[in-house]
Amino acid sequence: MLDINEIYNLLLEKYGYQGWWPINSKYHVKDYSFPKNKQQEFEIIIGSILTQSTNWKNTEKAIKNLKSNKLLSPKKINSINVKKLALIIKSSGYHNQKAKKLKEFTKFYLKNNKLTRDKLLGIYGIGKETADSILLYAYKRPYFVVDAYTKRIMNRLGFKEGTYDEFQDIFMKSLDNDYKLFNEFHALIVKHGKETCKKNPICNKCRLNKICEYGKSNLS
DNA sequence: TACCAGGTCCTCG
DNA sequence: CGAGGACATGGT
Repeated sequence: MLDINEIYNLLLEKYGYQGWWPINSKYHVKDYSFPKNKQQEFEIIIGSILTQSTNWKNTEKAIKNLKSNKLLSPKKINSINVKKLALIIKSSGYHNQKAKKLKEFTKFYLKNNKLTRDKLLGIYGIGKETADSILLYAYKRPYFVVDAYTKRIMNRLGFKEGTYDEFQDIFMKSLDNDYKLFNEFHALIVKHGKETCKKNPICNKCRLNKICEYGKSNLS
């Protein structure tokens, strides 16, 4: 049986601390105090929606564009025309849908102080991964985020469970209930998925290859 | 040129 | 339920 904590330790050794979530285009290594205010909290939430199935660079452009148009605030997004909003976030891809998602979230955000997971999941455009990203990175709540990289990496390691909930359970039952750990671990998984455990993985450079089902059979 | 990126919704069987 | 398609830009 693979040890989830060992996976974390190996990834941390290889890649170091990641400093998620990026705010103002900057990472904050080993500083888990973000967000420090409502403005940063809102930026993380908007980013978590805009980055759905989209690379961070494109998301970042959209966020910068929102800022330069002075629109990165709940009231502004709530009042702007959805088509204008779509043009401003165009770089993030799926911009028509995402504009609608931003407005739906914002409408909810303006009249709700407590954002529970169930309430988030009831909002158009927010599924499990986005809800957990918001809870973890904007609210420092220990919900483990499962994304496409997580599923791919776990599958290769030998965990064949398939659903979001099943993967999340594996992490949350194995790890200390610590938002800082969840924050760093998820960021490391993304890093690993991008750089090493890619669609065409580079197993001979992988820190996990000795404990990986796929890696062991894929080394020359 | 073709493929992919820190998903979610909708429809259909 | 679960699979399959729609949604879309920018980088390699």
